[in-house]
Amino acid sequence: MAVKRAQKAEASSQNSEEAKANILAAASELFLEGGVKSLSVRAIAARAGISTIGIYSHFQGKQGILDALYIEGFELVIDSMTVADTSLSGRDTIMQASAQYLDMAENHAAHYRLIFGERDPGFVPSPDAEHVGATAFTTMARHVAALLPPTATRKQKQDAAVQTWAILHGYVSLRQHDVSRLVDMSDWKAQALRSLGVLVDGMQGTSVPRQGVSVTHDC
Amino acid sequence: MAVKRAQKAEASSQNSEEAKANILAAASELFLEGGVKSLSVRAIAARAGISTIGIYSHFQGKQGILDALYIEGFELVIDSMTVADTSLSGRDTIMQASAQYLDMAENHAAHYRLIFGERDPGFVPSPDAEHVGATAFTTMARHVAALLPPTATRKQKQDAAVQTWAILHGYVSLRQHDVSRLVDMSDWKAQALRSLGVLVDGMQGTSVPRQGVSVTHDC
DNA sequence: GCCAGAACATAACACTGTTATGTCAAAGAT
DNA sequence: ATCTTTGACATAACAGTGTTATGTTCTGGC
Repeated sequence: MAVKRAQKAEASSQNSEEAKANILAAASELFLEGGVKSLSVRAIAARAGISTIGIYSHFQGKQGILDALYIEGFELVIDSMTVADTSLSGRDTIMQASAQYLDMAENHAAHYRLIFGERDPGFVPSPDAEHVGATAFTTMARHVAALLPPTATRKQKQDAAVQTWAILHGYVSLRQHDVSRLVDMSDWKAQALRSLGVLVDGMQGTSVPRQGVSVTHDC
Repeated sequence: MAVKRAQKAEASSQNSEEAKANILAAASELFLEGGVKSLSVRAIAARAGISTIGIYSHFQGKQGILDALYIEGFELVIDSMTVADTSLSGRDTIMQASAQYLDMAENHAAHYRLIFGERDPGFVPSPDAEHVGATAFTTMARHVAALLPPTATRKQKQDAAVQTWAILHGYVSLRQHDVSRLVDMSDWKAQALRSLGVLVDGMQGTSVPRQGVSVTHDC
């Protein structure tokens, strides 16, 4: 019988969805103000103007809140990687998407840390959240695949995408770490893009890089 | 007067140091078993066979415990980056140190996550802990600096060190993330070293890389 | 009208880090 | 030798956390 009610639930879901959006907005605010450590169930409920139990009625407790913010963060990632200008070359498309990625990481540091770094101990993303993460990776992989020759295998394309993401995320993560205060990283985004350029050019070079350690230039 | 007592404190420090080591061992065990989320003051005290207040007598509460583990982690990093064989070339030295770094990240995933990722919300490393982190970076910077021409500026050497660490850490961090389950990253360490090789060769190339986006091979 | 079911509130439970209070032994000062 | 201080230790408490059991209100379908 609960199945039949589900359709009715949608009818009265204007209020419910509104409440959910309300809670999520309150959680987002608190999250941006002070990170995960100031994200308490009671604080969210208080700011949303409801009782603590409301978090458990509309979400599955704190896990649900974190999950929603996790998805929010990955949607920011996806947005940052879509480039409108279709007239660009494959290489310039990647560079443009990467520049936007770095800007996003800088402007939404809290969300970035939530999905990649400082996360509540014991939090595991839900299947839905992981799906959004997969979409983000697919977007990246599509950009990179357009750069490789059509003869490239699926694994080669994936490896190239991982390589691209690794250098970008490496710079972002290092930048957010304490050690970054030791050195001058004021131009870190330009540095990251320069490093990415070197790697991208390496991808487009000899189709299959050799396994060995010593890679000598054939100049 | 408390200053005079400090010397006596060392005389009776056999017990005190012993207790500190005991507590730290218990904390390390719990940490390796279940990460930061199973690191509670009471659990540590129980395993060390003392009362909870002991954590506050010998350390400064949980912050002190996390700090000690943080330092422990960075000492693992430093150890991993020292290479004994001095007969290697500059390039091979970096590759060797990096391989050891990746192995360390794999074998001590918990410590790595503590210093670079999943850390307790609100935890800030102490000055001592940051000093150890700085030492780790210096070690890396020294390896990379040996590779550049002596005419390289201090900033160029630092940038090269950051670049090296970014690609290594990028792969490690991506590997530890949930999205890594989407793709085959079984050979991630070889991939990381290959990417690093490309970047290192780029460093040794034309002394000052151009700012522009398009880097054409002069072959 | 009636009643299932959702939303809500109050209060409690079990846990967390931290600290106030008190006890006890050891070491320096008189 | 006695007094005093200092540190380690234990018990208990406090304020906070996520979560849930219980009770209440309200709405929508029969």
